[in-house]
Amino acid sequence: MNSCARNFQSFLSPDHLVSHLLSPPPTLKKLQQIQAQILTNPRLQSNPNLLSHFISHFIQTYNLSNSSLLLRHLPKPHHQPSIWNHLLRSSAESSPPPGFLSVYRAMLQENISPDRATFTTLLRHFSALPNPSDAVATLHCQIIKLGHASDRFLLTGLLNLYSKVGCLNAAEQLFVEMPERDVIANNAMIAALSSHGRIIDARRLFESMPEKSSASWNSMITCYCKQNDVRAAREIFDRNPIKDVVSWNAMIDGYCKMGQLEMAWELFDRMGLAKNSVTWNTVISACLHHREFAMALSMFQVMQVENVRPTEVTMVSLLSACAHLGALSMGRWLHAYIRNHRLKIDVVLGNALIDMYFKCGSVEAALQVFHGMSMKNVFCWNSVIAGLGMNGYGEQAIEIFLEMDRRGGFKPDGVTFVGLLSGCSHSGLVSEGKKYFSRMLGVYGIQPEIEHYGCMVDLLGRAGYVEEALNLIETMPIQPNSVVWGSLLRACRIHKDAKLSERVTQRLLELDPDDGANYVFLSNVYASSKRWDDVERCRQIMIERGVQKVPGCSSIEVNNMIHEFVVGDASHPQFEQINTFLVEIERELRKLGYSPSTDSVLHDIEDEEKENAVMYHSEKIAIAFGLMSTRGKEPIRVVKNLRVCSDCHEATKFIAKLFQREIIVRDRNRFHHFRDGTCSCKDYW
DNA sequence: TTAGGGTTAG
Repeated sequence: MNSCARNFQSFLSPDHLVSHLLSPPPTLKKLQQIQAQILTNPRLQSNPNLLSHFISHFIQTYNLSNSSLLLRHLPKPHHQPSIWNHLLRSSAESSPPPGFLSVYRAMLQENISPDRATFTTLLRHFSALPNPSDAVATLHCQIIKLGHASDRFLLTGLLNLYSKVGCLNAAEQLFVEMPERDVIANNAMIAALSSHGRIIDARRLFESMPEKSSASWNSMITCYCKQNDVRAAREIFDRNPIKDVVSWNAMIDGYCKMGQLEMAWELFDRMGLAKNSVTWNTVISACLHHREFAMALSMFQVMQVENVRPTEVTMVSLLSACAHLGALSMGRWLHAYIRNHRLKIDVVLGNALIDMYFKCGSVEAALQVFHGMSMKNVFCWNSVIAGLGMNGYGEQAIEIFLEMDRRGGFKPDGVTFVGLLSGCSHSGLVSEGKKYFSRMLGVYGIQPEIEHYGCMVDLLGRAGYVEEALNLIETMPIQPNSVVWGSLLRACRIHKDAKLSERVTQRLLELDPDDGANYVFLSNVYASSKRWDDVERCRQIMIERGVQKVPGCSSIEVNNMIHEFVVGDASHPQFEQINTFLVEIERELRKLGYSPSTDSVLHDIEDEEKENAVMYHSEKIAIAFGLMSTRGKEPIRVVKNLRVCSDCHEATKFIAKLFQREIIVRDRNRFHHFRDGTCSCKDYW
């Protein structure tokens, strides 16, 4: 026994080794030790569970695409198709797309003849391959060649796959040539036609079917819903004599997607059958799409009262609601639930966790989830890059981007660069931002879109290169939108370029006359040069056009309850105590050297009469409430719908020092982590 | 076979 193997003597059982291969992902050294163990122990070689886990990590670690290399380094499993099928399935599920092909090639090289189970696995995963349509045609030939030409199950699978990879013609031909077309094959063809928009043909096939299963009916409901024709869907639904839970769910989802929520709720209340998890997932996800995040979470409570088990899909939606609300403790609770109930953290659920933690300002937890995932996709990388950026870790965002690039296998896309460039912008990394912007097209072949130009204008303008930003806007090949002009305007304000401000604002008001924020911007420009008449004129225009300014609103989670504070709203039951406490805080802050900056009061056209308005900005109220209702060292976390004003920013730095508490504020665009008198944004925001 | 899920510039 060599020394590597000896280190692992205490872990000789296959289960122990498997647990070593699970989380966290094994280091190269550990993988080699386990490999040595397996190679010297025949008992381990016959354990399919261990081998499949080992092989999937092996493929990932060595980035294998070539089966001879795989075979040279691996123990020979028994020559049973079942073990190979196991390996194939686990590698398809745990490593990025082309990976499982190495196992398949190795299997063929070993003269193991693929069987029905092998093809079932391949059919399930071939759509994820690069150039899937060619790959599917090859697979089709192999299935025929190996004598499965009359296997209805495999042929229907092929039909679905052809449709999924965009080859509807091949799917139709296969359907016509099928020796016998049962209900399942007919249903598959309806789904294929429907997903390619061939509704009339789908309907014709449906009506011609001698025997219809409930899925036939349901396929037609889904088909019309996908076309946004809920009336036709409802007709089928009403005609359907064998309505099952799927019929109701499909119909409810159709109404939700069309925004006809009353109809959806009516069916939801009326459905006599037991609601299943999909029913709940459908309505929870509808809440999300209508930005009713708190409602999504309360639907979950009802779901639990009704004893319906949440699934991975439920968790993804709920985590997304937490991300929007900044509800960290609920998010943590969900994460614990996922662990305790052993829900499978796949790329989607993992990504939802990463996103939730970042959007709740919990950078370490987000990174921990990311590094613990055995399979990642471009969404996960993008979430990490954007998440680091919005939390002020621009350098780390670049590092992760470079790591993604080095590893290969994950091609950065447009979203990657939005995250990367905005991260550079938040951290003031001008030359890096310029570098990656130019590499987008030059190196990665990604055409910059309006969002990328937006990031660059923000990056340049905020750093003081206002002329260069303007020049970029004037020369960019896409029509600049209000966001782009808005970034420039903000830059003008920071760098006190009143003349350009006015010009930009006029442009902005033409583009987006209904956005109250633009008028506030303009008014701020005037106020900063003390042009009170113009400020007044601006207010008049707003009144005439009926434009409203969005009120500032901050929320904070205390004891699993979300408390919302809207500026000027005194309805919170503890409003009086909070006020008294705020006055006390201010007194203490002044002793530390803080003096309120009334800049933003002058700029606030609605509240300018109130001298003490800054003291009542919603984030200060939320922070005060957080301080009086919690003990200990846990950071105070506040989510604000607008950007933090400069006075609140200054005051919060002092508050963090005074109370020795970390205060994390998520504003409209980014995070501020206040610690001991400083902010992570380095006052650059 | 049919229903439900994730990242994106100010």
